[in-house]
Amino acid sequence: MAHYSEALDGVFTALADPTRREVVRRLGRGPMSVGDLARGFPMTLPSFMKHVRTLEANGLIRTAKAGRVRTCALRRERLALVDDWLAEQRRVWEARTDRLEQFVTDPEEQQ
Amino acid sequence: MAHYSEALDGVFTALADPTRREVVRRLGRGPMSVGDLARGFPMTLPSFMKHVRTLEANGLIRTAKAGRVRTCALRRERLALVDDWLAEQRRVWEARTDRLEQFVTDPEEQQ
DNA sequence: GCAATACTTAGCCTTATGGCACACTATTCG
DNA sequence: CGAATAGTGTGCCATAAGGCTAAGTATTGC
Repeated sequence: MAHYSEALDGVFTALADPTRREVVRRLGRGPMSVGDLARGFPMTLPSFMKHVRTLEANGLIRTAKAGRVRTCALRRERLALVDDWLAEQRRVWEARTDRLEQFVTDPEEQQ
Repeated sequence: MAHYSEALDGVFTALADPTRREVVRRLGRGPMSVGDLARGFPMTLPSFMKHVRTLEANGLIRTAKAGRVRTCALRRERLALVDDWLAEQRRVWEARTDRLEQFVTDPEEQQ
């Protein structure tokens, strides 16, 4: 378990949901209120808010309330964790002592 | 929901678990049998196999059985989906008509 | 061919996830 | 101040996730 990371768990979990990925996408264009963000998603506001909270809990966005409006903004630096993990992954497979890859998956086995 | 993608759902879900991320890491060094892979993880084989199946179902690895041994190999091209998503994300936020970001999260609001 | 090896299958359990309705609070607008 | 707006909080529900044990199957080594 040398490479365990709760942060990575959280980020990947947050991005595993299509609603949350779309929220991240929209916030890429700039901050937005919860209400505006929720527009277009086929779910109730309380349900939508759970996604917002999940994103916030996992550090992908930050939110702040001004008056009765809560505004959300993307935390781009958090997405870098994913980049970093991918980079390390590449490092691993580039480092391999190229044991020739004679492994094949032929259709011999389907179950 | 213009950007919905089941494939992306699957890949992120698969990577959200530390056991599965570690499996991907190990397979980065080359193919390995289920038994060898399982070594070192604090769980029973049936539980471990669920992770293997999840990774396979989501396209991150392919497996094939020869005799009584099932060998797993990484499908690197599948990880590219994550790269692509990140790239698109960057595209989005670079395209924004830089509405000045006067938004701040001050500690004014903590629930 | 019998035992050991390497999974597999099945069923069970607990917790987490994602959605809902309904009721409530806090702001802002007229 | 009273109504409309923008969230919030609570509780409920169904399904999925991740783990276990126990028992079964298929190969391989002696």
